[in-house]
Amino acid sequence: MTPLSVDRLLALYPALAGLAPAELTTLLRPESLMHLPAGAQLFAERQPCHGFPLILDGSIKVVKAAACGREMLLYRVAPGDSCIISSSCLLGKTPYSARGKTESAVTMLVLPIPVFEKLLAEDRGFRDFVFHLFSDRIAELMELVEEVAFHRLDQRLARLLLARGDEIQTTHQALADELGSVREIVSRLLKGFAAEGLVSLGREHIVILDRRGLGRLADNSTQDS
Amino acid sequence: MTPLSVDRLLALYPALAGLAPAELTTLLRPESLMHLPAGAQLFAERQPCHGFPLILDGSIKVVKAAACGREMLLYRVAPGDSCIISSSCLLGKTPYSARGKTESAVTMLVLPIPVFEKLLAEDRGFRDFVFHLFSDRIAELMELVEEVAFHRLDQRLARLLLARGDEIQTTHQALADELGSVREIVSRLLKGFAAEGLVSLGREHIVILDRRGLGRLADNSTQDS
DNA sequence: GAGGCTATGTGACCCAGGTTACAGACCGTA
DNA sequence: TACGGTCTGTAACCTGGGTCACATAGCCTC
Repeated sequence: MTPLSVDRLLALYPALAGLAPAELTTLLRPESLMHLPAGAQLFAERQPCHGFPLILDGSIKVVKAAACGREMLLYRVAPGDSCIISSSCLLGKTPYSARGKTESAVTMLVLPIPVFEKLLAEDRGFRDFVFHLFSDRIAELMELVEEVAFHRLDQRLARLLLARGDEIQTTHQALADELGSVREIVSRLLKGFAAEGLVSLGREHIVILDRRGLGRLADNSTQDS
Repeated sequence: MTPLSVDRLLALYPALAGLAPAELTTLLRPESLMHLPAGAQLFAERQPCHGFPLILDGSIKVVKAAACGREMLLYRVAPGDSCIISSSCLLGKTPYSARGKTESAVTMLVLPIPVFEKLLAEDRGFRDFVFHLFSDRIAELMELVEEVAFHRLDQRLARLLLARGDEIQTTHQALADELGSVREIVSRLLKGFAAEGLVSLGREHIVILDRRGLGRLADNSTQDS
C-alpha cells in the first residue's frame, strides 16, 4: 500500500480542494479507508451504501450478468473516478442493477454522507466533478449500446485489444466476458487476427504486431453488422 | 397549448418548490418557454446548451444512429424528466453522442444557467432531483445494454409492445427503429405473434390479444440468445 | 377510379456468432 | 514424472437476424 498523503488524494481528486486541510487529514485516517482484495464482490444485489467511494488504488469493474452465465463489462472504475453506480444508489436510492468486482486489490476512501452532502452544497468545484462523473458515464454507456447493437464482434475485439497496450496478459475467456460473448468465438477471431499477422498469440499472452491493421479493422471494415 | 400555471409547473417538478413565487412566475413568462413542432431535431452534433431544459408537454426521443442508416432508441424524455443529455453537455461539457428528436409537439422551459446553478447550490431538493435524473438514466441504460446484448429480438419486441398499452398505433418501421433492428424482421416476428393469437395486426395498428402470453414470451422463453 | 404514396407480406439467401463436444497444451504440485 | 487444473484449438452444426428483391394492399388526391 503506498502511503496516503493529502497531496496524493488531491492529485487524484482536485475537486476535494475545497475541504479544509484538517478535514482532509481526518478523511485519510486509516479508519476511513477501505481495503479490498482482488476479486472481491463489491456489490451485487442491494447492499447499503455507506458513502461516496473514491478509488485511490486498483480498479473495479462493473458487470452485467446474463441468465445463461455469460457476462459483459459495463465499465471500469479507476483511481480518479468514483463508482457512481453506488453513489447513484446512494443518492437516487435506485437498487443496483449490476455487479461490481475488484479487478486488483483496491484501496478506497469512502466519503461519509454528511461530508458528501456538505461538499455538494457548498463547493461548486465538487459539484462539477460529480456531474462530470455522471455525464461521462452516460456518454460511455451510450457508446456501449451502439457498439453492442451495431458493431460486429471482430471490430469490438480489435478495439478492445488496441485499448490495452501492445502486450496483453489475459485469457480469451476474460476478453469474452468483457465483450459479452463466449470464449470459443474470441479464440476463433483471434486466430483470424493472427492469420493476418495482426497479432501473435501465446498462453495468456497476446502481442499486437500491427496496430494500424487492427485499427483499420476496428473502425472501418464493412462498417455495420 | 395548455395554459401554464405555476401550479402545473410545480406538479410536474416538485423540485422547483424552493424557488420564490416571484421567480417562478418570471420563469413562466412566454419568452422563457420553448415550443417545438413534432419531428424537430433538438440536438445532433454539438449544439450549444442554453440551460437546463424541463419538458412541460410532449416527448423527446434520444436516438443513436448507426452508420448504415439503422437507428435505435436510447431513451425517451417525458414531462417531469429533463433531457439530461443536454444538461450533461451543459455541465460536463461532453459533446453530444446521440441525437434528440421531438416525437410530438413539445413545450419546454429552459432554466437559465444562473438559475440552475443557484438551485443546485442552495436547494437540497433540487439537487436530489437532478441526481435522480442521472442515476435513473444510468440504470436505464444499463438495462438497455443487457437487453441488446443478451436478449432475442422477439422478447424485446414483446416487451416493447406490452409497454405500449393494448392498442398500438405505429408502423413496423418505427418499432424496428426503437429496437435497433429493421422493418422486415419486425414484420416477420409480428406475423409470428399473430399466428399464435397473441396480437392482431392492421395497417399502423396492433392490438394485443393475449397479454399473459406475450408476457411469458417476453421474460421467459429459453431466456438468452 | 387512376395513379402514386406509404405500409406491409414474404420468400430466397447469407452470415455472424453461439453451441457442443472434443483434443491438446501448458503449468503447477505431489 | 504423473496427474489434475486451467487455457486454447478446432470442427460440425444450428439459428437468429439481416439483406435483397419483390408483390400487395390500403389510403389519399386529383
